[in-house]
Amino acid sequence: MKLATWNVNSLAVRLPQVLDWLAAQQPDVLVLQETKLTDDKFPDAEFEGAGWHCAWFGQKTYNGVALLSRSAAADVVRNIPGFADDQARVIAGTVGPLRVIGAYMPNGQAPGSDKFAYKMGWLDALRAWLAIELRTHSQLVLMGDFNIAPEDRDVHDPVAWAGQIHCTDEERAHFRGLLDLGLVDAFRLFEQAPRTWSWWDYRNLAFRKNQGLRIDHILISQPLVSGVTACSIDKQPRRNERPSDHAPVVIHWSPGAPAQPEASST
DNA sequence: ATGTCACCTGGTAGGTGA
Repeated sequence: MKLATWNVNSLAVRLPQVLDWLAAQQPDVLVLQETKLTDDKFPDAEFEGAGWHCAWFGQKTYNGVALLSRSAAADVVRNIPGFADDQARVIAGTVGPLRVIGAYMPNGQAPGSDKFAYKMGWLDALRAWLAIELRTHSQLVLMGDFNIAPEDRDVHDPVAWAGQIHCTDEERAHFRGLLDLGLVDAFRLFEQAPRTWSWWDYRNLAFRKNQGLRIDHILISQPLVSGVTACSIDKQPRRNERPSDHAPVVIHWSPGAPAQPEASST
């Protein structure tokens, strides 16, 4: 199976690019963030016409998430159960053997701000919910825009970004808290080119200068690790005309081959 | 260079969020 996550920064603007990317890449699952569409405006007909099942959860102007899949998702959940949130940030569903959670985690704006406090509370709630989800879904994928650069090697200029939003110790502790649940950063299972990012600011010619952050992630539960054959960031859509500021992250996974009968020697 | 983009309200711009 091939799964991917992409913050599209307005699906109204990026729909043609998403349809093109789906057609070219043929993933089994794609989760989207920042659709910025109310539910009545979601372009489900366009996706379904191209052969994709959709589940979506949006709001006006900001946020908004979606789960696209070749086979329909079951047991769809919108936002974190039991966590009162007026922002549309999570969509989860079961696709084949996998529990898939797509998330648009809060940006946090700046340390010390109200939005930063919201981000911390949101991440607490996410972790508590994931602990419960993992009890019933051993094969789980959490992917999306985390708005956290986990380590200095995920930052183009760690000195300039030290203590800044996406790079604070508090945010990084939350990221490690997710790993402590038994989740694994799939990107780091493989050797990667240095200075590989998933987001580049629109300003300052950041993409041309490759000044970015790795803040979009795919975390997988332990039982999936042995079946992962690749995880990469697809920079190509960032080269489009009118691109999103984020690039998709892609993972390939297949269930382990059944154990072979032991060949008898002697 | 606070240098871009998307969306809103209420406009032929300014504010917010990222």
